[in-house]
Amino acid sequence: MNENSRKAGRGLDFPRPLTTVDIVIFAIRDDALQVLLVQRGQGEGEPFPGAYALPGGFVDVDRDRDLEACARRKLKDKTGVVSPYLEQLGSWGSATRDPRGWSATHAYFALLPASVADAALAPDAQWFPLISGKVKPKLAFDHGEILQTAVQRLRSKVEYTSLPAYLMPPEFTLPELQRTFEIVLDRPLEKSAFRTRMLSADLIEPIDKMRKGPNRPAQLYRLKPAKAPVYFARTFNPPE
Amino acid sequence: MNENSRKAGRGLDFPRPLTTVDIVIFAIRDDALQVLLVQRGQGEGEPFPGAYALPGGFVDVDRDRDLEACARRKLKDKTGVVSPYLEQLGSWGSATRDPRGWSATHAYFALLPASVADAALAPDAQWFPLISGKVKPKLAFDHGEILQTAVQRLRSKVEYTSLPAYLMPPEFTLPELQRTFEIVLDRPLEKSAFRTRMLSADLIEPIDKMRKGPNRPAQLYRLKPAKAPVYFARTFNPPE
DNA sequence: TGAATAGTGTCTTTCAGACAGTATTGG
DNA sequence: CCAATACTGTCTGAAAGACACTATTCA
Repeated sequence: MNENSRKAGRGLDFPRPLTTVDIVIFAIRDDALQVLLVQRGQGEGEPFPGAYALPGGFVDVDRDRDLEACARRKLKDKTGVVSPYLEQLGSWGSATRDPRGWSATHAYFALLPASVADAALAPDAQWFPLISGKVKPKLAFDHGEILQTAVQRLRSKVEYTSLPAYLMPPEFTLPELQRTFEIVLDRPLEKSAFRTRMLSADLIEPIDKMRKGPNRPAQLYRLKPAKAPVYFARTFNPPE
Repeated sequence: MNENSRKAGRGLDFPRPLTTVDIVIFAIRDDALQVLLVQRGQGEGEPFPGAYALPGGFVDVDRDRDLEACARRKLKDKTGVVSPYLEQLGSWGSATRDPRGWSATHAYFALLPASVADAALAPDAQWFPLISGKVKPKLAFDHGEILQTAVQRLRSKVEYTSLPAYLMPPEFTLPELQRTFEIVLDRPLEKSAFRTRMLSADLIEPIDKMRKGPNRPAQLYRLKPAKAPVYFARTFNPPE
């Protein structure tokens, strides 16, 4: 008799790990990639009191239909944003990551347009810029590791997808889009190759409007409606 | 007071989801991509009795230090294999995927070299070929969906990484490696481009041995020791 | 007019695609 | 020698890299 049938045999009354969902929420603010963190409470029995952590918390089996709904609920609680780009990042579970016992978290990452990043922020939430892939405060639990993974994932996907488009406001110019790519990748990109790639990707469309400035105005674009991220056949710079 | 501090306030005595780990185990057998399935028991209270499912089961908070250890334990139970390529695939959790209650599974996928795929198979485990990304029996739970995701992930990573190398026996020829890529991608690849890519990837090295046959012998290669998968700057065929 | 940024064109490089051609074995 | 498969070479094309050049605004 194997382990599972043994467990089934005595019903389901064996210990269960704690189940949580955490979200790494990115946005471009002040010309930098930033991530949203919340400060943990100081109450009795709270692990890592006062420390910063990724937004998240326990799955509520009565309110959450599934993991993604749980992630969206927490995202809305903290930011007011209803439907940004949301992707599952992975899961982290071990006996030791939470002092309260064996726990597993399902981590998501979200990309917010700059325009909505500050609209309805929860009072305990705060943006932190990423300096060379890290954030200043030491994070609670294994959230530092989760954040690292999220940054890596974002960076590597940006090499060959159009993900940063989801960080843009509804209307943007090509140079602005390029700047967003450069902020995420933390390296400069070649202008003409960038333009060629974006325009041939069938991802954005020009609108009948220009961005005025102290110099030549720039064509404004918008994301084509309901566009899934585009996958390019090559990365940007053959990473050495 | 938000939901989490409320929960913390009354301790940890709120209902917890069931937590499981499932593994999609791939190997090349009979010139096809195959996946390992187990038949579920018929005992009292067993969901999906007799149906085929991915190998997996509940996390055992006493035996499993973390999720990956749990996956490795189950992998070893079913195949005897100790350290194949193992990667996290994602997690699936909802109120309805398991009739026993709210449950979340952490899914992994593993690549087994053909040489060990049959060595120490559990009696309830069985290989099934993938026909255009699907397997014949209807799977228990949401395992059909998980399998689909695993096949997609494997295919898309094969476009720009060296993953199929982990499906090879210790010694193999370049044509054999190419055949493995072709089986996974389900399309033919160009010989010279394939060879150039593999040889310039610093991934494999020739050994002082040839594969004899009824025709010109082929150089045998082996994986360079402790090689992480290689990422290529381009995909194989610009996916139209 | 000049500064500044938007946008284009041109040349080079890299590497996959196509495919022909050579190499080396057994029968 | 022939069949069969291993392996190499050569040409082409697509897209990126580098970078110069033109365009359009405001001051």
